[in-house]
Amino acid sequence: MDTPARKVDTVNMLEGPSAARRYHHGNLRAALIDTAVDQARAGGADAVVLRDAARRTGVSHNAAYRHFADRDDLLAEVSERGMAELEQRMRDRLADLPQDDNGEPASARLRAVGREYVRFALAEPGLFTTAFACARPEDGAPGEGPYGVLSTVLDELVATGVLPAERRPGADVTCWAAVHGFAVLCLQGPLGELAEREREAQLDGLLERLSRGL
Amino acid sequence: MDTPARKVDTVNMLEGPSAARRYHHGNLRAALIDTAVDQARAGGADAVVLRDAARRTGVSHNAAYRHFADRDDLLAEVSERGMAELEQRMRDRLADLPQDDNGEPASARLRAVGREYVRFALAEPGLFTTAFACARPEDGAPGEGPYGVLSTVLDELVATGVLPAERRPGADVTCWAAVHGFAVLCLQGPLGELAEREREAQLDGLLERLSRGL
DNA sequence: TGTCCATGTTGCCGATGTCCACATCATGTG
DNA sequence: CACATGATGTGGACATCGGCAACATGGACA
Repeated sequence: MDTPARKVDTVNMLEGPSAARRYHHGNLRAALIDTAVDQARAGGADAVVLRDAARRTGVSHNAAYRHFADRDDLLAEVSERGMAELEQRMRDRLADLPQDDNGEPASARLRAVGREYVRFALAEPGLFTTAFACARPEDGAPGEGPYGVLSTVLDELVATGVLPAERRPGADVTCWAAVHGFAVLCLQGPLGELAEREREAQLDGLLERLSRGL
Repeated sequence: MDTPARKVDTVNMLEGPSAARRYHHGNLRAALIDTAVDQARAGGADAVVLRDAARRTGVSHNAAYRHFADRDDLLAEVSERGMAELEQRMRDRLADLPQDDNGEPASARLRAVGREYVRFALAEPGLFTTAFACARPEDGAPGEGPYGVLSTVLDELVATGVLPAERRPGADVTCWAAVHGFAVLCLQGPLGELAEREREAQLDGLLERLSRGL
């Protein structure tokens, strides 16, 4: 938000404490991640450049190495942010929908979550791809992240009797794969040239087949 | 822009070792692509490095610029090779299966194609990701490539009466998205840590749900 | 034979990731 | 209250890479 108005190189000298103290404590790490997220938004993982991030943050390169082991470490942080934002959007979308006990809203919620997943991928392609391309291996928390949201909705389907309990195992992976694949193919595959209308129709078809096959 | 009548475009690399003393005719372009494909196999698109490719091919860097506009151009060539190899594997797999007129083999062929798709992605992750990450926009030939193979099999399903004709439109996108998403999630998502046995089971479940929902 | 163009080479530039030595600042201990 | 100490930021240096430019060479064709 606040642009680094003083990009003077000789800040190390005695200066007004209000200006120079800014990045000298605490917030550099967060500021660098913010900048890196912006870079990822603009151009994907390849656009996340350590030196440029430091420059834009108003700090010398190498300052980043006090907070991140290397570039991959920063990328992993961006990935976590991306995942969190995706999850939040899905949760927000769910919060807009009624959660009754009958089956109809339950499957509507599943479709809405899937649609929101794709919508996020298309709205934030750089952040989306970075989120998945640079995820840390240990970030596979079972109930967390976008996967957790999907699992919750599928559990609702079982609770409302729409989905037989014996078919619940594996349903999450199938749903996730279908929706994720559609998003990826839209971003980098031949589905990228689809007009929005056609894309929406294809997504509708996918979601319908998906629920039918669950 | 102006391509002045390339004389020796095709390769004469099977000319014997005597002709391979110098790269002064014909095969440099193909040799560079070969090396780049090896790089992609080993480490994905990021591992495709122009200078290193030229070095390994026994040629100075910048020699590559006589055959490729820039790195992205080389990458696109690698992508085409990857797509071709994926398509070939799918076709080979299909050739092993009987193509009767009754429905059972038809859906078996669909499952086999999907399994082969994932198998290739897991066996050649670098080439697979490069194939999709660096595809040229104009390479969306409708009946060609892996997509064409899938379409053919789906047409068989219609011909054998397994799939109602009115449900044929869009079925290709759904199938492709599901299988592609599964592959991608295995490669870079949380599905990567699945044991092979579990992964196979999940893929079986996905294929089953997929056919059921078609 | 001699010219011309395709192909390959060396040189160079700017940018990047990463390591190293040094400067600075806050803090706690004598 | 001075001083050592660890955390944090700075500048310099190195290797590598993508890409442009000028130069060299060798074959094809007049």
